[in-house]
Amino acid sequence: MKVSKLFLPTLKETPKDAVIKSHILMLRSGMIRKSASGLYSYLPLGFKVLKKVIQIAEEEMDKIGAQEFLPPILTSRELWEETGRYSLMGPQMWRIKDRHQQDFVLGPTHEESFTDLVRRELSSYKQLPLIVYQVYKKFRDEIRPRYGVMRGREFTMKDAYSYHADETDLSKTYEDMRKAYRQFFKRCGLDTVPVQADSGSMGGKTSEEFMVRSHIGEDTIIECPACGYVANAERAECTLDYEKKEEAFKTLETKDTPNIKTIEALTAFFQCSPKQFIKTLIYEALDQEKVVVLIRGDLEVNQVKLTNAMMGKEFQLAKDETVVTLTQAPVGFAGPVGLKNVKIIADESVRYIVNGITGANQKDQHLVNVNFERDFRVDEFFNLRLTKKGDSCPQCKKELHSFEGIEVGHIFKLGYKYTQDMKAVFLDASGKEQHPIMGCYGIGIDRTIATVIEQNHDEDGIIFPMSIAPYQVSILPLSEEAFEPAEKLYNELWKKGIETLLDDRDLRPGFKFKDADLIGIPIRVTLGKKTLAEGKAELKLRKEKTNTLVLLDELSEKIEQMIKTEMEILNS
RNA sequence: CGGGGUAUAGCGCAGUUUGGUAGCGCACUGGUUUUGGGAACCAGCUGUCGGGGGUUCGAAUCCCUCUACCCCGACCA
Repeated sequence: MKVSKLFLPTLKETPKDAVIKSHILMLRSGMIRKSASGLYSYLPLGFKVLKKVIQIAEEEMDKIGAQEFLPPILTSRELWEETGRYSLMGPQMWRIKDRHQQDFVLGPTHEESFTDLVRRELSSYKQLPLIVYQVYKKFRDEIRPRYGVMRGREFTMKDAYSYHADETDLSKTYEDMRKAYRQFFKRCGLDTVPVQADSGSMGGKTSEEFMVRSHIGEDTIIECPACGYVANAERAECTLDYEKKEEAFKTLETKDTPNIKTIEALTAFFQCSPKQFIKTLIYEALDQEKVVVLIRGDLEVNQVKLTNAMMGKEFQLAKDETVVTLTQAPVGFAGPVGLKNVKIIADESVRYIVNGITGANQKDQHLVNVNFERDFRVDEFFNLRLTKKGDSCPQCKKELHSFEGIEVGHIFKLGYKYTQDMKAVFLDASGKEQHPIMGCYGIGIDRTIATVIEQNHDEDGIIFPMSIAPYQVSILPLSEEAFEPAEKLYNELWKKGIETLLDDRDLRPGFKFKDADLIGIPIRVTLGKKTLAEGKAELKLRKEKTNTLVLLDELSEKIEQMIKTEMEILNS
């Protein structure tokens, strides 16, 4: 491709909407442009990268026997109702109506779609295992899209689903996937950390996330440097070392706490530890169901554990009006004592609080010496505590650390949820009807690209790994006499199948250098007056500072060798 | 959804306090000179000042309203 003909709107200045490096660089290099919040168009350069990443994903999937499908983007409401997810899923599910007022969903994930497809054709164990996948758009109306394609509302995902006659077979595919994923990320030039995670509303058990360490990561990963325990904070456990104080129950009293609402302010007011407080949180689901959650004042509720405790139903903190209606008091004064007509659940920590402090369900008042059973009821106890840095390791009891990470891939053992709910069956060897057991496996394609850029850039721009670079070579003729040898090299390289850019624009050298660095093509060939006089050109890797002078005749072979070497490192 | 902010040329911004009919840099078009790290000069083009309503002789500027986008939070009780 000749740059003069390429739609490549590079930007010299940083667009004001972008905050993180990958977003800034993807905009500046002309890879993407924004259409609306969380919605992006890929321009030719970006699309080339996207296609390369997809290609690698497809190769790795095909290698382990997965087969690619292309289902529709729209899915009917009925499908989602079969598994209960039409009501279980929160507002992130994009719901639309057709002209007949029929409800449809722009798929946020495709367990139902594929299981529906599979159950129609599945009859015998001889058809199993079956591994299916697609690389296509997903729609999630995110609460807050941000960071460019890192968290968009419409994005490309490689999602695979597997169906098995038994759990042993599922485990085998799960292992294959785990290896395929490592290989995929390696080939894209990413170092990933495998992390135990929670499968949330997907409804599974075993799962593993592929995380990339990054400060802009939206996930917190808990790790134990002592014994190697690693888990997503959403799933991480910690040693529960609650002890009940040997203290007699004191008389329940009401205290005036004018305008003192937060745990922090209350701690200062009462001159006691935050552990003395029974924090009372009111949650509400999409269908208005409410639940009151109690937890010790110094702890936080793990949203995923809460979802699991509520049988997979998603709850969010209730709106202020809801809190006011339920507690008859402004926000900040909620407590479990005297609450009626609502389910109350509590974290295990609450059992051990003696003579605790909590809101009085009246403006500017708190209750002291509150005790479980004597003063309030709890319908059910769960472990709802969010594990944090500083808690003790569930395995070795040493102190836990944490780091931020970007989730680029996720594999799950799903179990029977979807095949049971959707009545997918096959006949086993003994002629008995059975549900297949399922696995599901996702890779965020856009996010993978953003993460690669996040980890591979310098002050001048992107440094693409050879495997996913939009072009492998960029030729920069800097003077009049350089154009002819440049074009010759350009043709030679294309003959070898090497994707090459020729910057044939009538621009000053500095401009060409800046653009080449910005878009991050791995190999740069510079043809200038001085070196040309010696019959040589300058060869440089984007990721390295130094360059070498190479005879014109040897260029194409040298370049071919360089690409081979780079690709071998990524593929090994 | 709560809080904060922004909206003026393709991009980045000034102008809004104090109302007087829109500007700077980059980009773009033509020309001359340049040519190894985003050139210089000359001459140009480019705007429903986010939308609607109001006040006023007159609104980018003041008032009301709507919308879009960004940031923080939404695990505060």
